This record gives sequence, structure tokens and C-alpha cells, in this order.
Amino acid sequence: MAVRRADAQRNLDRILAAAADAYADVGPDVTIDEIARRAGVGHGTVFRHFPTKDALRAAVISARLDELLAYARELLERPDPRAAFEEFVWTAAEAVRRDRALFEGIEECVTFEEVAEAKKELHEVVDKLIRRVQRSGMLRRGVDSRDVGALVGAAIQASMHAERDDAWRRYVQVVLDGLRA
Amino acid sequence: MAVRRADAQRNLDRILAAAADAYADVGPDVTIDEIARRAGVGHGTVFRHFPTKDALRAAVISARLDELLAYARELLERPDPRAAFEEFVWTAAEAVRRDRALFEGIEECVTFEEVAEAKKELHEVVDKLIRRVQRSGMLRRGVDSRDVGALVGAAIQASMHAERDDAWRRYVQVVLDGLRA
DNA sequence: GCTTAAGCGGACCGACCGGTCCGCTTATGC
DNA sequence: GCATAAGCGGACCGGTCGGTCCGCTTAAGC
Repeated sequence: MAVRRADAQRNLDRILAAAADAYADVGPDVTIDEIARRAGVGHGTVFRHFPTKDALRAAVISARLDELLAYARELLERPDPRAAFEEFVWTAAEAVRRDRALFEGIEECVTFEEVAEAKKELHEVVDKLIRRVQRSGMLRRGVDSRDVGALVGAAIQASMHAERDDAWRRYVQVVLDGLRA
Repeated sequence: MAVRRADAQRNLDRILAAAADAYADVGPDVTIDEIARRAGVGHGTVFRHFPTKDALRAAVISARLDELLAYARELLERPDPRAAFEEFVWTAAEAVRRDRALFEGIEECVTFEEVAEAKKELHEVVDKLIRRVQRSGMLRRGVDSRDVGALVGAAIQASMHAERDDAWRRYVQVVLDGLRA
């Protein structure tokens, strides 16, 4: 696996990129054929790199989670806990908004070790962010990263059918306001 | 249509009931076969009563919407605007919670006149409920029944994967708090 | 440039599912 | 009870899609 022919590596990259695009454009039920078409490869090639459709999805999800994780770790260094927390919420909201189809069924993908691991680490770091704000008394007690993740994801999901383009901002703001102590 | 054989009417009722159960139990992607099995009829019989799968779904949805509509109209008579509004939100939340699979893809069903009509009427009445509270200064301005519906639906959706059974109450409470002026 | 194996891709398979059809059943009116 | 048409249901069809397979291509090492 470490040794891979150059063309194979190139195809792998293109498949991952195409899959991310396709999930964002089409939705969670994109067909493998569509992803392969966008990547410019035959669909057999997709299955060479990923044993099942869900494995491909898990790979894309865990990449996204890793990005969020890195950002959350940076935010832990910020002096102002509340600003750090809210900044994370807004960034996560934008990420979910971009790839709503991916996160929609994320629970089905926790059977993949990579996703479970990334999710666990992200929750740990975000819980630290949350506890810092709670200690400063500016966030409702009894709320953890799962609650925040669920609520923010839901707010985004709710805004997808709204006619006003700024609906997602208003909804996330409602959630943030509702989460205050 | 008005004249219908007794057994046909009985089967129609059983199909509607079975469909409601099946959507709640299995999810939005229940097969016609599963619904027919639960109703104790052949799946050809389902198609005799409803031209397509979506038509059946629309029938179940509009029945639910009509129930909510009747309740919302009752609440308009209540003297306390805020209590009436919050009571409606909690009732709607429970309805969505019971039949989340139905409401999940409700937007796809507005092409059916019955659904569009029921939805429109419900929004009108709920907007009245909302405006009464806004006039009393206890609800955020610029929010309408679509926003509330989306947010509450999202809160319920978000709570489905939570481990704590009371998550939905807490999430709906967060939304209600966030909606205050 | 030759050898070789890694890689490719599209034909193919089988499961699934929405929807149709038609021969059989049965409620209904007389 | 009989005639009749409304109703039934399961066999069947066609399209879709995830996943397999194998003959051809081509990168890589010498």
C-alpha cells in the first residue's frame, strides 16, 4: 500500500476529490457511477481503492473531521474562551453547510475505525472548548459537544429549505442564544 | 369514489394505518411491499388505492397536518398568547418526533395539492399564533412559522441519535429560549 | 526496449423496488 | 341464489445500482 504506482495515486486523489464534490452537489445518495464519471475513471477503479461505497464515504468524512480537529486544537490556545467556542461553532456550521450530505448520515459510518477515531478526538477537544466557557459562566450547564454538534447540524439542515439565503446564520444564532446560561 | 365496496374501504383504512406505522418504524424509505405486508394486503392493492408511492405518502402527511391544523386553531382561542404558542411548539415537536420520517422529506410532497393546501393553512394559523406573542414583546422579531417549523423539526431530528431519552426536550427548550426577544 | 505485475475499466451479475396486469374472488343489488 | 362488476394479489417487468471479474494497458525496474 505504501508503494503505489504514480497513476494509481493520481486516480486515488481524483476519486477522493470527485467524491467530495459529488456528495456536496448531488446529496448523500450519489451513485458510484457519478463519482467515477467526475473523477474520469471507470467505476471498477473506484472499487479497487475502496472495498465498498461506505468505505469511500468514510474516507471523505474522516478527512473533513481531521480538518475540523486541527482547527479546534488551534482554538484551544486562544485567550478568550467564549470567542474561541463561538468561532468554532461558526466554522463547523460552514463546514456542515458545505458538505451537509456527508454529515447527514455520519452515524452510519462510525463502524469505520477511522471515522470513529476522528469523531472521538474531535469530541474530546470540543468538550474542552465547551468546559472553558462553562467555567466562565457563559454557557448552559449539562451541554456537551454532542449536543452542540447535533444542534448546529440541525440548524444548518433546517436552513437548507428556507428561501432566505441568510437563514443559516439566523438559525445558528438562535441556537447560540439558546445555549447561553 | 364515494361509492366503495365495504372491503375496499376497510383495506384503504388498513393501508393508511400501516403506512403511518411503517414510516414511523422503518423510516422514509419503507418499501411498498413492507407497507402492504403490514396492512395484510397484496402490494397490488396498495397501487389500486394510490397511483404512486409518493401519493400514499402525501395522503398520510396531509392527514397529520390536518390534525395539527385543528389543534392550532383551538389554541388561537386561548387568552395567553405565549402559553398558546409554546403549547403548540411542544405538541408539534411530539408529532414530528413520532413521525419524523414523514416530515423529513415533506418538501418533496408539496407537489400534491392536498399537502400544499394543508401546509399553507397551517402556516397561516401558526403565523397568527406567532404574531400574537411578538406583539406582546416576548418573541424575537423577524421570525415566522417557517422558521419555527424548521428549527423545531431540526431539534427533533438532532435528538434522534442522542443517547439520553430526554434530549429532544432539552433541544426544543434551547430553541424556545433562543427564540425569545 | 523488454519483462512483469500493478492497475484499469467496462461488461456483467444479482438484488431490490416501483409499478403493471390479468385471472381469480367476492361483495352487492335484485 | 344469481349475475356482474368491483376488488384483489401475486407473477412479472424494467430500471437502477452496488459490487465482481477478466482481458487489456501501462508504469517501473533493469
